[in-house]
Amino acid sequence: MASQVDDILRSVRSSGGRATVARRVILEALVSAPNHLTADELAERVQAKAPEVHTATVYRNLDALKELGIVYQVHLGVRSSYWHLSNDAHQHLVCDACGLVRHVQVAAFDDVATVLATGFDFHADVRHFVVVGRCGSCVGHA
Amino acid sequence: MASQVDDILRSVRSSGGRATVARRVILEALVSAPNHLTADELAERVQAKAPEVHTATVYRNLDALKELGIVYQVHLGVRSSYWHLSNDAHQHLVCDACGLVRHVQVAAFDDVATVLATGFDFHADVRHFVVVGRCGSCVGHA
DNA sequence: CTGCTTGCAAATAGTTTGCACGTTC
DNA sequence: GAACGTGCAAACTATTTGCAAGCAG
Repeated sequence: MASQVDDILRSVRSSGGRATVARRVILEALVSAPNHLTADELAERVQAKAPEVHTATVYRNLDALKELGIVYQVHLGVRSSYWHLSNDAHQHLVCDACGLVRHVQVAAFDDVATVLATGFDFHADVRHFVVVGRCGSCVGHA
Repeated sequence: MASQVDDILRSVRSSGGRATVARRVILEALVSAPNHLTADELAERVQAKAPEVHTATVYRNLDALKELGIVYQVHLGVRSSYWHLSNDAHQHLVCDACGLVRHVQVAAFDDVATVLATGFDFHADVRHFVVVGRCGSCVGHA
């Protein structure tokens, strides 16, 4: 897993970035982390190893690594939400690039809900489906 | 649509709530709103009609109306996110009640992605699928 | 009159930014 | 020695909370 960090640092360098100490510590924490963590949790782990690394640096690094496609960000959405009246159920397509939110009704989501209920004992709220991706006009760009 | 507001106020009252001026204005703004808006946007619309209604009141009302099942909240998640290395793709089941996040691999999501791509020209990022609902142990409770 | 509601101000959480200095290539 | 990255502190955004006063039922 040290080599995994090295591999990543190599590709960071090859795209014009620097292999700094802070970045290495952050990557090490990331590679040895459980399957997911928040930026704050990551900062905590980083600071256990290298107290001088500031939380802002963690955020900046996550952002840079995201640009390079090395990490990805899952929005769990504790904050900033949309509100609807309860009488119309639909799904939301959110464009990652332009922020456009589109409402759709797709039957395939019901299949997913069924699979999750029977196979995983998880009872999805169909009204809350949010799908992140790229809309047609943004799919080309970075 | 005035009657829709009255209907809602009636059901608020029948569950021990009061039909206040602020609440009526908020509901009117909500009923005549476009398909979705943020709490802030709603507060703006409310304050255009009744400037003395405070933003905190809008938040408190949305929360109360959510408890009653009159409105629902879609987390679009601009803030508070989880970070992963890019090399494992999976979906996230988030329990609305206990906050538990579970990782799964469900083929049915690929079907959804295909439908969205062909039918809606929307290119979903399969790694970012987040499904909100109730896990098995929370599905009974309010 | 009882207690749900409100307005206000202040607190919070998570994240971002400006700036000057330090490091890496 | 340029460009990139960092530490620090301060700003920001969306939201929540404590409290005293205000209305609804």
